[in-house]
Amino acid sequence: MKTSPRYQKIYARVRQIPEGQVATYGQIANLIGLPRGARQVGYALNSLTEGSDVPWHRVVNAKGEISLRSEPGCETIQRQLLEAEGITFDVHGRIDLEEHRWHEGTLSE
DNA sequence: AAACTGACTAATA
DNA sequence: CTATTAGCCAGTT
Repeated sequence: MKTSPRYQKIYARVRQIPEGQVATYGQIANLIGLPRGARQVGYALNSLTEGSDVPWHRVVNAKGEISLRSEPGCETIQRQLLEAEGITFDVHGRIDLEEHRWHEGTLSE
């Protein structure tokens, strides 16, 4: 499967997300140079495979909710993974973006 | 090549 | 809060 440069850029950003933090599609898109390409971020993640080094479970939508694939149950898996990393959900099943929102300048670079 | 679809976001009403 | 519109890129038909 040929991965386009933009996809690689998306994967690179998502890989940089540390544990206990999450990023939104729009945020990732903005960082890589696609201010309105949030869709492409989700599409890129959808194209991912189990062997990828990309923590796609740390990427959520603008509401802090989990976006799922075409398959049921993925939401549960993703939520459990996030909880295991220290992410907390509210009664609506949403993440506290104010608490867990990733600041791209918190790591190297 | 054209049209359609898809893990989305933001603005407006 | 919901509904609608427009924008983005890549892959499939």
